[in-house]
Amino acid sequence: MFALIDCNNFYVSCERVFNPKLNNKPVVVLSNNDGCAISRSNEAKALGIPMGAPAFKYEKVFRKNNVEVFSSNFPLYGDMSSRVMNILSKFTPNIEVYSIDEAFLKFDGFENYDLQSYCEEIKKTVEKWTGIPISIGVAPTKALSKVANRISKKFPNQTKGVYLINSEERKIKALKWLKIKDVWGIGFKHTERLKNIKINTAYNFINLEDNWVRKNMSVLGVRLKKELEGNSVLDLEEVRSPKKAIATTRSFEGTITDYEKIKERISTFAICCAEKLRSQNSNCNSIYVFVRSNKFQKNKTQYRNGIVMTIPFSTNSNMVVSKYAVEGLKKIFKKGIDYKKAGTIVMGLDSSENHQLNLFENENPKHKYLMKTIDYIQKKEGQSKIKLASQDLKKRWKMKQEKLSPNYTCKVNDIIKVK
DNA sequence: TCTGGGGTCCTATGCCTT
DNA sequence: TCTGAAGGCATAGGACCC
Repeated sequence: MFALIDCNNFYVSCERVFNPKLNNKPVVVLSNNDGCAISRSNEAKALGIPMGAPAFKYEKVFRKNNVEVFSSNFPLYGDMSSRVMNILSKFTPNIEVYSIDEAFLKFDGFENYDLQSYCEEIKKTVEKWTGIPISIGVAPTKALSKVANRISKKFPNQTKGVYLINSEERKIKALKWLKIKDVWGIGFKHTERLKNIKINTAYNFINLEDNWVRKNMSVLGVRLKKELEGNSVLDLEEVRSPKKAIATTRSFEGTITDYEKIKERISTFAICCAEKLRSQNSNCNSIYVFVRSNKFQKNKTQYRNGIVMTIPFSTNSNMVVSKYAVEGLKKIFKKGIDYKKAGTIVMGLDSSENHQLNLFENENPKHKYLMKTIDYIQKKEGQSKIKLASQDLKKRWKMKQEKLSPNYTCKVNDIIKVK
Protein backbone atom coordinates (compact mmCIF):
# COMPACT_ATOMS: atom_id res chain seq x y z
CA MET A 1 0.00 0.00 0.00
CA PHE A 2 1.07 3.58 -0.72
CA ALA A 3 0.34 6.62 1.36
CA LEU A 4 0.42 10.17 0.10
CA ILE A 5 1.12 12.70 2.83
CA ASP A 6 0.31 16.27 1.94
CA CYS A 7 0.79 19.32 4.14
CA ASN A 8 -2.39 21.39 4.24
CA ASN A 9 -2.00 24.87 2.69
CA PHE A 10 1.69 24.40 3.37
CA TYR A 11 3.16 27.91 3.06
CA VAL A 12 0.28 29.45 4.98
CA SER A 13 0.64 26.78 7.66
CA CYS A 14 4.36 27.59 7.98
CA GLU A 15 3.55 31.25 8.57
CA ARG A 16 0.96 30.26 11.16
CA VAL A 17 3.35 28.11 13.15
CA PHE A 18 5.33 31.19 14.13
CA ASN A 19 2.43 33.62 14.23
CA PRO A 20 -0.61 32.01 15.85
CA LYS A 21 -2.61 35.20 15.48
CA LEU A 22 -3.08 34.10 11.90
CA ASN A 23 -5.18 31.10 12.95
CA ASN A 24 -8.79 31.23 11.78
CA LYS A 25 -8.02 34.27 9.62
CA PRO A 26 -7.81 34.49 5.84
CA VAL A 27 -4.13 34.28 4.88
CA VAL A 28 -2.41 34.14 1.48
CA VAL A 29 1.21 33.70 0.45
CA LEU A 30 2.33 35.32 -2.81
CA SER A 31 4.70 34.00 -5.47
CA ASN A 32 8.14 35.42 -6.15
CA ASN A 33 7.89 39.07 -7.12
CA ASP A 34 4.65 39.23 -5.12
CA GLY A 35 2.91 38.35 -8.37
CA CYS A 36 0.08 35.99 -7.51
CA ALA A 37 -1.39 33.87 -4.70
CA ILE A 38 0.24 30.44 -4.42
CA SER A 39 -0.98 29.32 -1.02
CA ARG A 40 -4.30 30.16 0.64
CA SER A 41 -5.81 29.34 3.99
CA ASN A 42 -9.26 27.74 3.99
CA GLU A 43 -10.71 31.09 5.02
CA ALA A 44 -9.06 32.76 2.02
CA LYS A 45 -10.38 30.02 -0.29
CA ALA A 46 -13.86 30.63 1.13
CA LEU A 47 -13.58 34.27 0.07
CA GLY A 48 -13.28 33.05 -3.52
CA ILE A 49 -9.58 33.82 -3.97
CA PRO A 50 -8.46 31.28 -6.56
CA MET A 51 -5.06 29.63 -6.89
CA GLY A 52 -2.81 31.92 -8.92
CA ALA A 53 -4.94 35.01 -8.30
CA PRO A 54 -2.93 38.07 -9.47
CA ALA A 55 -2.21 40.13 -6.36
CA PHE A 56 -2.90 43.48 -7.97
CA LYS A 57 -6.37 42.37 -9.07
CA TYR A 58 -7.31 41.14 -5.62
CA GLU A 59 -5.95 44.03 -3.58
CA LYS A 60 -9.47 45.28 -2.81
CA VAL A 61 -10.63 41.85 -1.73
CA PHE A 62 -7.60 41.54 0.51
CA ARG A 63 -8.20 44.89 2.16
CA LYS A 64 -11.94 44.54 2.54
CA ASN A 65 -11.66 41.16 4.27
CA ASN A 66 -8.50 41.86 6.29
CA VAL A 67 -6.63 39.14 4.48
CA GLU A 68 -3.10 38.69 5.86
CA VAL A 69 -0.75 38.74 2.88
CA PHE A 70 2.84 37.41 2.85
CA SER A 71 5.69 37.30 0.35
CA SER A 72 7.05 33.80 -0.04
CA ASN A 73 9.82 32.88 2.38
CA PHE A 74 11.37 29.80 0.82
CA PRO A 75 14.24 29.33 3.28
CA LEU A 76 11.66 28.99 6.05
CA TYR A 77 9.39 26.65 4.08
CA GLY A 78 12.32 24.48 3.02
CA ASP A 79 13.45 24.11 6.59
CA MET A 80 9.97 23.25 7.86
CA SER A 81 9.62 20.77 5.01
CA SER A 82 12.75 18.85 5.99
CA ARG A 83 11.51 18.67 9.58
CA VAL A 84 8.24 17.12 8.42
CA MET A 85 10.01 14.67 6.10
CA ASN A 86 12.34 13.66 8.89
CA ILE A 87 9.44 12.72 11.12
CA LEU A 88 7.71 10.79 8.34
CA SER A 89 10.82 8.71 7.71
CA LYS A 90 10.60 7.40 11.25
CA PHE A 91 7.37 5.58 10.37
CA THR A 92 8.62 3.59 7.37
CA PRO A 93 12.00 3.09 5.72
CA ASN A 94 10.44 3.58 2.29
CA ILE A 95 9.79 7.23 1.58
CA GLU A 96 9.87 9.38 -1.52
CA VAL A 97 9.99 13.13 -0.96
CA TYR A 98 7.86 14.17 -3.89
CA SER A 99 7.83 17.93 -3.44
CA ILE A 100 8.33 20.54 -0.76
CA ASP A 101 5.01 19.63 0.86
CA GLU A 102 4.32 16.05 -0.26
CA ALA A 103 5.78 12.61 0.31
CA PHE A 104 4.84 9.09 -0.73
CA LEU A 105 5.31 6.34 1.83
CA LYS A 106 5.22 2.65 1.03
CA PHE A 107 3.93 0.19 3.56
CA ASP A 108 5.59 -3.08 2.69
CA GLY A 109 5.28 -5.81 5.29
CA PHE A 110 2.64 -3.89 7.21
CA GLU A 111 -0.03 -6.56 6.66
CA ASN A 112 -0.69 -6.90 10.36
CA TYR A 113 -0.97 -3.19 10.95
CA ASP A 114 -4.19 -1.29 11.22
CA LEU A 115 -3.20 1.34 8.66
CA GLN A 116 -6.04 3.65 9.61
CA SER A 117 -4.83 4.07 13.18
CA TYR A 118 -1.17 3.98 12.14
CA CYS A 119 -1.76 6.93 9.82
CA GLU A 120 -3.72 8.75 12.49
CA GLU A 121 -0.64 8.35 14.64
CA ILE A 122 1.59 9.77 11.89
CA LYS A 123 -0.69 12.75 11.50
CA LYS A 124 -0.81 13.41 15.23
CA THR A 125 2.98 13.20 15.56
CA VAL A 126 3.73 15.57 12.68
CA GLU A 127 1.24 18.12 13.94
CA LYS A 128 2.50 17.92 17.50
CA TRP A 129 6.18 18.16 16.64
CA THR A 130 6.03 20.78 13.88
CA GLY A 131 2.63 22.47 14.08
CA ILE A 132 1.97 21.66 10.41
CA PRO A 133 -1.41 20.02 9.68
CA ILE A 134 -1.32 17.19 7.16
CA SER A 135 -3.71 14.95 5.23
CA ILE A 136 -3.10 11.31 4.39
CA GLY A 137 -4.50 9.14 1.60
CA VAL A 138 -3.77 5.42 1.44
CA ALA A 139 -4.38 3.10 -1.53
CA PRO A 140 -2.84 0.24 -3.53
CA THR A 141 -1.27 2.60 -6.12
CA LYS A 142 0.31 6.05 -6.11
CA ALA A 143 -2.38 7.59 -8.29
CA LEU A 144 -5.15 6.18 -6.09
CA SER A 145 -3.39 7.42 -2.96
CA LYS A 146 -3.55 10.88 -4.51
CA VAL A 147 -7.29 10.40 -4.90
CA ALA A 148 -7.63 9.17 -1.31
CA ASN A 149 -5.66 12.16 -0.11
CA ARG A 150 -8.03 14.48 -1.92
CA ILE A 151 -10.99 12.87 -0.19
CA SER A 152 -9.35 13.16 3.22
CA LYS A 153 -8.84 16.85 2.63
CA LYS A 154 -12.24 17.53 1.17
CA PHE A 155 -14.13 15.85 4.00
CA PRO A 156 -12.09 16.57 7.13
CA ASN A 157 -15.03 16.07 9.49
CA GLN A 158 -15.84 12.56 8.30
CA THR A 159 -12.28 11.39 7.60
CA LYS A 160 -10.31 13.19 10.32
CA GLY A 161 -7.68 13.78 7.65
CA VAL A 162 -6.97 10.11 6.89
CA TYR A 163 -8.71 8.12 4.15
CA LEU A 164 -8.05 4.60 2.89
CA ILE A 165 -9.10 3.21 -0.46
CA ASN A 166 -8.94 -0.43 0.58
CA SER A 167 -11.88 -2.02 -1.19
CA GLU A 168 -13.35 -2.22 -4.68
CA GLU A 169 -16.44 -0.30 -3.54
CA ARG A 170 -14.42 2.56 -2.10
CA LYS A 171 -12.35 2.74 -5.28
CA ILE A 172 -15.40 2.94 -7.57
CA LYS A 173 -17.09 5.46 -5.33
CA ALA A 174 -13.97 7.64 -5.25
CA LEU A 175 -13.43 7.51 -9.02
CA LYS A 176 -17.06 8.40 -9.71
CA TRP A 177 -16.74 11.35 -7.37
CA LEU A 178 -13.45 12.69 -8.78
CA LYS A 179 -13.78 15.23 -11.59
CA ILE A 180 -11.53 14.59 -14.55
CA LYS A 181 -9.76 17.92 -14.18
CA ASP A 182 -8.68 16.96 -10.66
CA VAL A 183 -6.98 13.72 -11.66
CA TRP A 184 -3.22 13.74 -11.04
CA GLY A 185 -1.53 13.97 -14.44
CA ILE A 186 -4.48 15.40 -16.33
CA GLY A 187 -4.00 19.09 -16.99
CA PHE A 188 -5.90 21.76 -18.82
CA LYS A 189 -5.39 20.45 -22.36
CA HIS A 190 -6.35 16.86 -21.65
CA THR A 191 -9.37 17.98 -19.64
CA GLU A 192 -10.66 19.86 -22.69
CA ARG A 193 -10.02 16.92 -24.98
CA LEU A 194 -11.70 14.46 -22.61
CA LYS A 195 -14.70 16.66 -21.95
CA ASN A 196 -15.28 16.86 -25.68
CA ILE A 197 -15.94 13.14 -25.70
CA LYS A 198 -18.05 13.29 -22.54
CA ILE A 199 -15.43 12.03 -20.13
CA ASN A 200 -16.17 13.97 -16.98
CA THR A 201 -14.98 11.79 -14.10
CA ALA A 202 -12.05 9.53 -13.30
CA TYR A 203 -14.47 6.61 -13.55
CA ASN A 204 -15.38 7.57 -17.14
CA PHE A 205 -11.67 7.75 -17.87
CA ILE A 206 -10.81 4.21 -16.77
CA ASN A 207 -13.59 2.92 -19.01
CA LEU A 208 -11.96 4.37 -22.12
CA GLU A 209 -10.20 2.06 -24.54
CA ASP A 210 -6.46 1.70 -24.07
CA ASN A 211 -5.90 2.46 -27.76
CA TRP A 212 -7.60 5.82 -27.53
CA VAL A 213 -5.65 6.73 -24.42
CA ARG A 214 -2.35 5.67 -25.98
CA LYS A 215 -3.01 7.64 -29.13
CA ASN A 216 -4.20 10.83 -27.47
CA MET A 217 -2.33 10.90 -24.18
CA SER A 218 0.86 8.93 -24.81
CA VAL A 219 2.24 6.22 -22.56
CA LEU A 220 1.74 8.51 -19.58
CA GLY A 221 -2.02 8.30 -20.05
CA VAL A 222 -1.93 4.52 -20.24
CA ARG A 223 0.18 4.34 -17.10
CA LEU A 224 -2.23 6.62 -15.29
CA LYS A 225 -5.21 4.54 -16.35
CA LYS A 226 -3.63 1.36 -14.98
CA GLU A 227 -2.84 3.10 -11.71
CA LEU A 228 -6.42 4.31 -11.33
CA GLU A 229 -7.70 0.81 -12.08
CA GLY A 230 -5.64 -0.40 -9.15
CA ASN A 231 -2.63 -1.95 -10.91
CA SER A 232 0.51 -0.43 -9.49
CA VAL A 233 2.98 0.59 -12.20
CA LEU A 234 4.64 3.56 -10.50
CA ASP A 235 7.03 2.63 -7.76
CA LEU A 236 8.62 4.76 -5.09
CA GLU A 237 11.60 6.81 -6.26
CA GLU A 238 13.61 6.83 -3.09
CA VAL A 239 16.92 8.08 -4.42
CA ARG A 240 16.71 11.50 -5.90
CA SER A 241 18.15 11.34 -9.40
CA PRO A 242 20.64 14.14 -10.04
CA LYS A 243 19.29 17.28 -11.64
CA LYS A 244 19.35 17.51 -15.40
CA ALA A 245 19.04 21.26 -15.68
CA ILE A 246 19.26 24.33 -13.48
CA ALA A 247 17.24 27.41 -14.32
CA THR A 248 17.26 31.06 -13.32
CA THR A 249 14.39 33.00 -14.83
CA ARG A 250 12.60 36.18 -13.82
CA SER A 251 9.80 38.46 -14.83
CA PHE A 252 10.73 42.14 -14.81
CA GLU A 253 8.90 44.71 -12.74
CA GLY A 254 8.00 46.69 -15.82
CA THR A 255 9.16 45.94 -19.34
CA ILE A 256 12.61 46.38 -20.87
CA THR A 257 13.40 47.27 -24.47
CA ASP A 258 17.04 48.28 -24.17
CA TYR A 259 19.59 45.67 -25.26
CA GLU A 260 22.22 46.68 -22.71
CA LYS A 261 19.76 46.30 -19.86
CA ILE A 262 18.62 42.85 -20.97
CA LYS A 263 22.24 41.86 -21.44
CA GLU A 264 22.99 42.84 -17.87
CA ARG A 265 20.09 40.67 -16.61
CA ILE A 266 21.06 37.70 -18.76
CA SER A 267 24.64 37.93 -17.55
CA THR A 268 23.47 37.93 -13.95
CA PHE A 269 21.07 35.00 -14.53
CA ALA A 270 23.90 33.00 -16.08
CA ILE A 271 26.18 33.74 -13.15
CA CYS A 272 23.44 32.70 -10.77
CA CYS A 273 23.22 29.36 -12.64
CA ALA A 274 27.00 28.96 -12.42
CA GLU A 275 26.87 29.56 -8.67
CA LYS A 276 24.15 26.94 -8.30
CA LEU A 277 26.32 24.55 -10.33
CA ARG A 278 29.30 25.08 -8.06
CA SER A 279 27.24 24.68 -4.92
CA GLN A 280 26.25 21.18 -6.04
CA ASN A 281 29.64 20.38 -7.52
CA SER A 282 28.65 20.12 -11.16
CA ASN A 283 29.47 21.53 -14.55
CA CYS A 284 27.39 22.19 -17.62
CA ASN A 285 28.19 21.95 -21.31
CA SER A 286 25.39 24.07 -22.75
CA ILE A 287 23.18 26.97 -21.82
CA TYR A 288 19.69 27.90 -23.03
CA VAL A 289 18.84 31.59 -23.19
CA PHE A 290 15.33 32.92 -23.71
CA VAL A 291 13.48 36.22 -23.80
CA ARG A 292 9.77 36.95 -24.16
CA SER A 293 7.32 39.83 -24.27
CA ASN A 294 4.30 40.18 -21.98
CA LYS A 295 1.77 37.54 -23.01
CA PHE A 296 -0.99 39.37 -21.15
CA GLN A 297 -0.64 42.53 -23.23
CA LYS A 298 -2.41 41.23 -26.28
CA ASN A 299 -2.39 44.60 -28.08
CA LYS A 300 1.42 44.76 -28.18
CA THR A 301 3.77 42.96 -30.55
CA GLN A 302 4.40 39.48 -29.15
CA TYR A 303 7.79 37.89 -29.44
CA ARG A 304 9.42 34.92 -27.79
CA ASN A 305 12.60 33.19 -28.69
CA GLY A 306 15.28 31.01 -27.19
CA ILE A 307 18.51 29.36 -28.21
CA VAL A 308 20.76 26.59 -26.95
CA MET A 309 24.44 27.57 -26.87
CA THR A 310 26.84 24.65 -26.81
CA ILE A 311 29.98 25.15 -24.76
CA PRO A 312 32.92 23.08 -26.11
CA PHE A 313 33.94 21.95 -22.63
CA SER A 314 32.39 21.39 -19.20
CA THR A 315 32.38 24.44 -16.99
CA ASN A 316 30.92 26.20 -13.99
CA SER A 317 32.90 29.40 -14.41
CA ASN A 318 30.98 32.66 -14.12
CA MET A 319 32.92 34.17 -17.00
CA VAL A 320 32.44 31.31 -19.44
CA VAL A 321 28.77 30.71 -18.73
CA SER A 322 28.03 34.42 -18.86
CA LYS A 323 29.94 34.84 -22.13
CA TYR A 324 28.00 32.12 -23.94
CA ALA A 325 24.72 33.38 -22.54
CA VAL A 326 25.35 36.88 -23.87
CA GLU A 327 26.38 35.46 -27.26
CA GLY A 328 23.08 33.60 -27.32
CA LEU A 329 21.18 36.74 -26.45
CA LYS A 330 22.82 38.57 -29.38
CA LYS A 331 21.33 35.98 -31.72
CA ILE A 332 17.77 36.16 -30.45
CA PHE A 333 17.42 39.80 -29.39
CA LYS A 334 15.02 41.79 -31.55
CA LYS A 335 14.73 45.55 -31.43
CA GLY A 336 11.51 47.33 -30.54
CA ILE A 337 10.05 44.65 -28.28
CA ASP A 338 8.85 45.29 -24.74
CA TYR A 339 10.44 42.37 -22.94
CA LYS A 340 8.78 41.11 -19.79
CA LYS A 341 10.64 37.96 -18.92
CA ALA A 342 14.00 36.33 -19.57
CA GLY A 343 16.10 33.52 -18.23
CA THR A 344 18.96 31.11 -18.60
CA ILE A 345 18.97 27.35 -18.10
CA VAL A 346 22.20 25.37 -17.88
CA MET A 347 22.04 21.84 -19.29
CA GLY A 348 24.21 18.80 -19.85
CA LEU A 349 25.24 18.59 -16.22
CA ASP A 350 27.98 16.37 -14.86
CA SER A 351 29.82 16.28 -11.57
CA SER A 352 33.01 18.29 -11.08
CA GLU A 353 35.12 15.26 -10.25
CA ASN A 354 34.54 13.16 -13.31
CA HIS A 355 34.16 15.71 -16.06
CA GLN A 356 35.83 14.98 -19.33
CA LEU A 357 38.62 17.10 -20.71
CA ASN A 358 38.20 18.21 -24.28
CA LEU A 359 40.96 17.39 -26.72
CA PHE A 360 41.17 20.84 -28.28
CA GLU A 361 39.44 23.39 -26.15
CA ASN A 362 39.41 23.63 -22.40
CA GLU A 363 38.65 26.12 -19.75
CA ASN A 364 41.39 28.37 -18.50
CA PRO A 365 42.55 26.47 -15.38
CA LYS A 366 42.84 29.73 -13.49
CA HIS A 367 39.04 30.04 -13.52
CA LYS A 368 38.70 27.19 -11.06
CA TYR A 369 40.73 28.97 -8.41
CA LEU A 370 39.15 32.32 -9.16
CA MET A 371 35.67 30.84 -8.69
CA LYS A 372 36.69 29.29 -5.40
CA THR A 373 37.90 32.67 -4.22
CA ILE A 374 34.75 34.40 -5.40
CA ASP A 375 32.54 31.87 -3.63
CA TYR A 376 34.58 32.32 -0.47
CA ILE A 377 34.26 36.09 -0.50
CA GLN A 378 30.55 35.96 -1.33
CA LYS A 379 30.00 33.64 1.58
CA LYS A 380 31.93 35.87 3.94
CA GLU A 381 30.82 39.28 2.76
CA GLY A 382 27.38 38.54 1.40
CA GLN A 383 26.10 37.99 -2.12
CA SER A 384 26.64 40.47 -4.98
CA LYS A 385 29.89 41.89 -3.67
CA ILE A 386 31.70 40.75 -6.78
CA LYS A 387 30.45 41.38 -10.28
CA LEU A 388 31.58 40.90 -13.83
CA ALA A 389 32.00 43.94 -16.04
CA SER A 390 28.91 42.86 -17.98
CA GLN A 391 26.79 43.31 -14.88
CA ASP A 392 25.58 46.72 -13.78
CA LEU A 393 27.76 47.87 -10.92
CA LYS A 394 25.50 50.55 -9.53
CA LYS A 395 22.04 49.30 -10.09
CA ARG A 396 20.70 46.65 -7.74
CA TRP A 397 17.48 45.20 -8.98
CA LYS A 398 15.91 42.60 -6.83
CA MET A 399 12.75 40.68 -6.30
CA LYS A 400 9.73 42.44 -4.96
CA GLN A 401 9.20 41.03 -1.48
CA GLU A 402 7.29 43.63 0.43
CA LYS A 403 5.61 41.38 2.96
CA LEU A 404 8.33 38.98 3.94
CA SER A 405 8.07 37.23 7.30
CA PRO A 406 11.20 36.67 9.41
CA ASN A 407 13.35 33.59 8.84
CA TYR A 408 12.32 32.13 12.18
CA THR A 409 14.27 28.90 11.85
CA CYS A 410 17.25 29.81 9.67
CA LYS A 411 18.58 33.20 10.80
CA VAL A 412 19.85 33.79 14.31
CA ASN A 413 18.44 37.30 14.49
CA ASP A 414 14.98 36.09 13.52
CA ILE A 415 14.59 33.40 16.14
CA ILE A 416 11.52 33.97 18.25
CA LYS A 417 12.28 35.30 21.70
CA VAL A 418 10.26 34.00 24.63
CA LYS A 419 9.71 36.69 27.21
C1' DT B 1 1.84 50.47 -13.43
C1' DC B 2 1.01 45.39 -11.36
C1' DT B 3 -0.36 37.91 -13.83
C1' DG B 4 5.88 33.11 -10.30
C1' DG B 5 9.77 30.05 -10.74
C1' DG B 6 11.90 25.66 -11.26
C1' DG B 7 11.59 21.35 -12.75
C1' DT B 8 10.34 16.55 -15.48
C1' DC B 9 9.08 13.47 -19.22
C1' DC B 10 7.41 12.38 -23.87
C1' DT B 11 6.98 12.90 -28.93
C1' DA B 12 7.84 14.47 -33.55
C1' DT B 13 11.26 15.69 -36.66
C1' DG B 14 15.47 15.87 -39.10
C1' DC B 15 20.09 14.42 -39.74
C1' DC B 16 23.64 11.00 -39.76
C1' DT B 17 25.38 6.32 -39.88
C1' DT B 18 25.21 1.48 -40.74
C1' DT C 1 27.79 4.04 -56.25
C1' DC C 2 22.93 4.07 -55.34
C1' DT C 3 18.90 2.93 -52.54
C1' DG C 4 15.93 1.91 -48.70
C1' DA C 5 15.35 0.46 -43.95
C1' DA C 6 16.44 1.10 -39.30
C1' DG C 7 18.63 2.90 -35.21
C1' DG C 8 21.05 6.71 -32.59
C1' DC C 9 21.17 11.34 -31.43
C1' DA C 10 20.08 16.28 -30.93
C1' DT C 11 16.53 19.63 -30.87
C1' DA C 12 12.13 21.94 -30.30
C1' DG C 13 7.84 22.00 -28.40
C1' DG C 14 3.95 20.27 -25.69
C1' DA C 15 2.05 18.89 -21.42
C1' DC C 16 2.32 18.22 -16.80
C1' DC C 17 3.79 18.78 -11.80
C1' DC C 18 4.31 21.58 -7.26
